[in-house]
Amino acid sequence: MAKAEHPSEQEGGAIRRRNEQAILAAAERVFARHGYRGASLQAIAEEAGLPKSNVLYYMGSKRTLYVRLLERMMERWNVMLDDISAEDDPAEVLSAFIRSKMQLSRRHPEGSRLFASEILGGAPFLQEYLRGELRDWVQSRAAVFREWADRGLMDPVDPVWLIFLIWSSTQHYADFEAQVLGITGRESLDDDDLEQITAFLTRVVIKGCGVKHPTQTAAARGDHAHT
Amino acid sequence: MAKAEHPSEQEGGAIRRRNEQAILAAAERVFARHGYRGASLQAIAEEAGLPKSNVLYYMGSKRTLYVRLLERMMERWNVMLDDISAEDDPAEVLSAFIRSKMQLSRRHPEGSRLFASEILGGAPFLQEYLRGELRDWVQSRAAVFREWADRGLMDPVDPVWLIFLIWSSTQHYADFEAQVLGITGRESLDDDDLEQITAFLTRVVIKGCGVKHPTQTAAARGDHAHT
DNA sequence: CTGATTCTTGACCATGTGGTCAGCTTTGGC
DNA sequence: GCCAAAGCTGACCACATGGTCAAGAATCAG
Repeated sequence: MAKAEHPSEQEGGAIRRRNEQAILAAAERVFARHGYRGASLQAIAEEAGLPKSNVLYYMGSKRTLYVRLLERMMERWNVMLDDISAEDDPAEVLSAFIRSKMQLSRRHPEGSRLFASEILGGAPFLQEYLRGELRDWVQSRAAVFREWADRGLMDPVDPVWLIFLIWSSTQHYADFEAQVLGITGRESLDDDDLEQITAFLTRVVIKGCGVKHPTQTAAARGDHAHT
Repeated sequence: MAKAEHPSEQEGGAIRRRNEQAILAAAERVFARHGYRGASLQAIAEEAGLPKSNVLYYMGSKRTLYVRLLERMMERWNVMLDDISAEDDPAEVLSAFIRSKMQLSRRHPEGSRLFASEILGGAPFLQEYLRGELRDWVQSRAAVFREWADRGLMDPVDPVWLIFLIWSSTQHYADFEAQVLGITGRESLDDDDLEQITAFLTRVVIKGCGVKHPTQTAAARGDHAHT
């Protein structure tokens, strides 16, 4: 019977789940390194320690494998900064924003690079997402930032450029890792480095945008933001 | 006899120069879009309007073509901010730094993306450059920044993180152009947008790092612009 | 044990890959 | 006009590519 040919859900036996995980992890690395075109199923299969046919058996095609990886990355992305309002403390929200983006870069560097590679190539698979879901996400955050500016809690900077600033400066440490390591002469960045960078970026953004602590202007209300 | 087989210098007739230019321009676009592995000589040849054999005739191999493009990009890069000293005005230098990087992104978006793609893939061709020439460049600028901090002209931020911040936030508008356009809903960014972004980044960096105008402490020189 | 379902994989295919080469045409200095 | 040098390019090569398939192996519910 024509059941689901390539489930791609988390259904399926333990074998399927294990192999799919191995393939996804391997593919993320290879796609991140060589891009969609440049990655070969052969390389992915070797990275996963499986024959090429087995990769096709589980994933159906190169295309669907790639799309699955992108979707997984979008899910990770969407967790971030999901509920903020103009009532929150701008300094805390921006700080949490920078920190969570920084941790995303740290925890999923390959996913981050995969995403970067997709955008670099003109986002052929993500046009819709960018112009839809992500755009709405940005606009709604931008509205909050604008409200803060109106209330005098921060300088009237363009919120979209600010979001791009935070994205780019944090993602840099995943996407340009090779450059960062080459220039700093390190083998890798440890948690301490990351903490330092996070602090630096937070400081520059908050000070640079003239963010004020609401307790200084409004009544001391016990509200705080969390992400 | 065995003269230079593939000159790659600017010697050679008008025909050679014209065709090489066409090939380099085409290759830059294709490599930027698909990465080294993902780009095909066939695609490059079509983009240049020449038969594949002709591309090989001029460039010798895919590898040397790619390396030539990287070298060309490095030359463009090296022009920037070449002579600064601790005696200069930090605000002016940082402002000029941001502006020139922004213009590099604007004038050579494909070259910028080519570079990004190379780094993303682990910088297989640029390891030496990163750990040598570029590292020295960064260290020498960092020394100047540190001197400024010591003189109280700016906050004691880590100069290397600051340079990365400027690189990433400016390069973003070339590398992630597809994302920027998707989210802003534009077809392209015009000079006015770029000027706005430059002003925003300059303001955030200078204010965020607590940069002081030396005219406040040193002689009063009347030059500078708006925000 | 049995039978169905899932898993595994080498052989195979059409197409695309980077690169070579021989032979042709065009160019440019004399 | 001559002719060597430069330019041009289709045919060709060995190999890699994404994908198919059929036939066998392992798993598992009954």
